[in-house]
Amino acid sequence: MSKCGRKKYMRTNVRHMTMETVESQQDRSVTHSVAEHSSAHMQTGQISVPTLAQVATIAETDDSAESEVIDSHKRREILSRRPSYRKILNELSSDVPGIPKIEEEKSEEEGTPPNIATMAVPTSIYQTSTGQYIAIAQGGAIQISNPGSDGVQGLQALTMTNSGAPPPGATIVQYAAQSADGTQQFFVPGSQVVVQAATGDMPTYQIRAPTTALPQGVVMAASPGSLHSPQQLAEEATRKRELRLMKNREAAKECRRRKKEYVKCLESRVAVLEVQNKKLIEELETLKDICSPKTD
DNA sequence: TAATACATCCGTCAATAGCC
DNA sequence: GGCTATTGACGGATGTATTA
Repeated sequence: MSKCGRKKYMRTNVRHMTMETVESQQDRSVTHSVAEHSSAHMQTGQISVPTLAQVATIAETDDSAESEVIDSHKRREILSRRPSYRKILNELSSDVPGIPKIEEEKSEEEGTPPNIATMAVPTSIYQTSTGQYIAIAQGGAIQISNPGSDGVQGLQALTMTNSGAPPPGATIVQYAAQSADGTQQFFVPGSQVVVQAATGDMPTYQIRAPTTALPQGVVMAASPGSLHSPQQLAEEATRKRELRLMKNREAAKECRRRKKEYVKCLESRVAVLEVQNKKLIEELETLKDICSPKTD
């Protein structure tokens, strides 16, 4: 059995005990309850946060208590959805100063997708089969970003050259790649289709007319309104799906980032409240000592 | 040292919230 | 009501720690 296959087998068996599931349980029951708990008990200064082990115990207890035949719908009813982390955190921050708010719109460091956050109003964003993003702004400006790089470092501006003898109806675009021989060509006959050509180490992209035969693994974009044939409709559906997946991929990343931030804020809040609680207890003890009648 | 257990990240799907 | 954003759930991939 291969390593991968073995892991697959194990995953299915230990699924409910992994950290991710604990995290999920924490999302649904504990983290949620911490949020409610902290806001409900903040006035008293008492707060308790279950450990991960406790969370796992809670999850196990719940599983054993409930019948195994609980279907997903019923579970979803029980685990009703709560507002977004942003909303919860902002509500918390409005109650207590010192808790940072999650920004509605991310500044330069966070955008969706991150590497093309600073580009000038792209009309279309595509992702190639290698994961790179290609954005076509109004006017035909093209920008490419590599998913692995941070911020805008992966952003590479293209410059129109119109040099040589381009194919009929096409404009050759070039951009200066990192390596000396990394020049890539882009054919832009109206920004209809972006094609990643089959290559070796260095990927190439083409933007072709929608009627051009496309190689495999192409993320294509056809202008809406000009779709008639079933093939074009299928291609449009594929394109929409790719776009939806890309957006959801970025949304999931952003959601996880917010979730981490949310949990961090709750943890820091717990720490602050614990210190406050300790101080209050000490103060109470001091007052007791002062006020208690002395016995000689 | 291989096998196993655990932790973490990621992509995707689906349900739901919320806006227009 | 339709559309988009958000997020829980699931499973795969991979890295690290532990154990026999």
